[in-house]
Amino acid sequence: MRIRIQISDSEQIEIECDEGVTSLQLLNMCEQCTRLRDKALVALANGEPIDLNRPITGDVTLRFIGFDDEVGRDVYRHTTAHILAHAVKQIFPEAKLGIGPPIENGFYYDFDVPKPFEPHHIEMIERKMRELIESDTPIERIEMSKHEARELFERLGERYKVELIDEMDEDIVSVYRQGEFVDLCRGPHLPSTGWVKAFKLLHSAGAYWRGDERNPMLQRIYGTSFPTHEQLQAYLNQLEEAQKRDHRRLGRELGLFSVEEDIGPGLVLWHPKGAIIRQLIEDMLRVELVERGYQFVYTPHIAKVTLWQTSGHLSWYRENMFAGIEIEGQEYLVRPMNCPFHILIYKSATRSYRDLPMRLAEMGTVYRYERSGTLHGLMRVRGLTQDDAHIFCTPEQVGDEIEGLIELAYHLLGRFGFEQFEVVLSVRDRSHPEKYAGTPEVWELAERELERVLNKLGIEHKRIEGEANFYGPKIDVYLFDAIGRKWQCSTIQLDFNLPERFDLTYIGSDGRGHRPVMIHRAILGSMERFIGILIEHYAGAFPVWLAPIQVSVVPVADRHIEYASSVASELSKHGIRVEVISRSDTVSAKIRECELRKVPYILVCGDREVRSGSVSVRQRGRKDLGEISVADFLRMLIEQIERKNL
RNA sequence: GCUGGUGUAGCUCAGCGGCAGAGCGGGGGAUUUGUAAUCCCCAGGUCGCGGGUUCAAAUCCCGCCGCCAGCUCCA
Repeated sequence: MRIRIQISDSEQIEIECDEGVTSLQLLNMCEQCTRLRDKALVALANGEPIDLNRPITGDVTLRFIGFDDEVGRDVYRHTTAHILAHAVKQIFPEAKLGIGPPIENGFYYDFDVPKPFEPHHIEMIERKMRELIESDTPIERIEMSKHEARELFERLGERYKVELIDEMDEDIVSVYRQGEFVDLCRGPHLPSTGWVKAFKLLHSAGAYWRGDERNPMLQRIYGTSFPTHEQLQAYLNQLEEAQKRDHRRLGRELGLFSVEEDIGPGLVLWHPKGAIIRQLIEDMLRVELVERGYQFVYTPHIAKVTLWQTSGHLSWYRENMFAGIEIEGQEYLVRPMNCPFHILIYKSATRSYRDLPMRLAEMGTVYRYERSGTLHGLMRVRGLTQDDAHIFCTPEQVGDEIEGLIELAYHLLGRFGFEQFEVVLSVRDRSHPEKYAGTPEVWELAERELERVLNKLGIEHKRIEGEANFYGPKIDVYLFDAIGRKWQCSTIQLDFNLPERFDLTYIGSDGRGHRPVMIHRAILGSMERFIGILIEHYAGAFPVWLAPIQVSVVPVADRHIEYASSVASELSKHGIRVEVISRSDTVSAKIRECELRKVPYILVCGDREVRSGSVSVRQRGRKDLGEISVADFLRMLIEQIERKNL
């Protein structure tokens, strides 16, 4: 039997060996593999991941995968999840196993237990896991017929596993065993429990079996694992860092916004400092959009029930709408979307092809009933303002419009320092044409155009079949923040349904009526979520153009307050948001306060500065940058603000 | 919405059947300070809301509301 081993991208070796040899043995046998040996967690046999201790039965090309690869990480954590389940079964033999997959930064395992886990249980389980790891129990793959596996798990009383087996198509299934613990599992796994070097259980919470709330609730334990304690610690530190950036905490500390019990969950109060940030962003947006041919409109927040019947929202969005209000025998509903209003503006006159594309924009405040458990600070609310717009255009114009929109999204998000994106194109499920509004021809054209534009712009994207809205395909843009977390942001959605329902037309060059295509789009998404993301992205330290207070002037002693005030009023005359810290305290204390409030510039004024008409500049998070004249500082500051420097 | 946790001063939290506390923040005073906390004094509470148990409830029980984590969903 001949085995080729890919040592690196450019280096390959071939060895002749007996059937039944394992990848692990090969690693130990050949000298060239020394470098691979330390990091290998799993082998890829002709691209298929297999256990290192699984016997190889035919000619094959092997690659070895470590923790630096997603596949390797998944195997490592999947095995940790099995160790978790093993420990839980030892402590709670009556626990029934759910599923236990690896996830983005760790793993979880679901258990059906009579009582939810408590913190001291989690510690007990961790201790037991450590024992299992120390025992270095071999992990063994066993293949058996579906029937045998069913009997095995039936006997063990593992009803969830039996349910999974019953739904499998394969005749042969695999089971992994470590000591007395067995689990239905596709694998692969590490060769033995001792391979797991550093892990931590993070928390537990309820989760429905298969994510369906009609099913019983299982108890899920989350954890993570790494090859070294240092890596684990680094990850834990990162979690802590994320917590420090929590926009709910920073929003309160910096006085940006609040959500009050007396008003209602998910309804945001923008305090003066948060409102300034929002206003500056909206102002920028207005300028950019007007430059690109958008026209701003204002529309009401409620409309008669009949409008929502015509738009169809009543039949497909009702569960997200607030209950109606009755006025003079007419029922009005609070709007969950702005589109019908913009449509009626479009419809208010006969439109010619010369009017298209028509781009109507609005900072549109909408209200959506979101289930209470889903609300989260600014990220998920019930009252939100979208940077919404609706573009009415001919089918032929769709491509150009989409191109403009994607460029706009990259441009605008880039101004806030977002550079890494993930783009998802959602198209229809071709096997169920009856689920969709609009003709197959117009879908075909639109999907082709979206794909073409993305390729033209060289934008890497995922294409997901069947994820389109019933009314049209869409492009969603996700962004990654400063610490690598992914957020949904821009959405660009084609709509073939509403133009139909509202019977929208334009007069073409042929003098006849035609149906326009409508594009719904939001670039920042909603002001609430976007600013929530920004708070976390900047960790509350907004760039100077957005900072609610741009400059704090710190007098060294009380006798310098007058000079400090004159500096402040000079800056203020030029539109700078400035404050004087006039309370009598040490310079250090005053500086500390400014730093905690994340003010970008601190100007210290004492005898020296008064004498020379200057200020000593301290930039946020850095030390003293030295003395500079007020005029020079102002010039530099204004330039930074105008350029919207980050 | 569901499961679990949780709710005490503006914030972070202690108190867990027997007089409502601390630190920070706030106000006042002293100090006059040179780059992340000067000192002293003071005010601040329907212990989330409603009901119950008890001689006595922040504390125990029940219901409701909010918040947190997760499931589900999404701008």
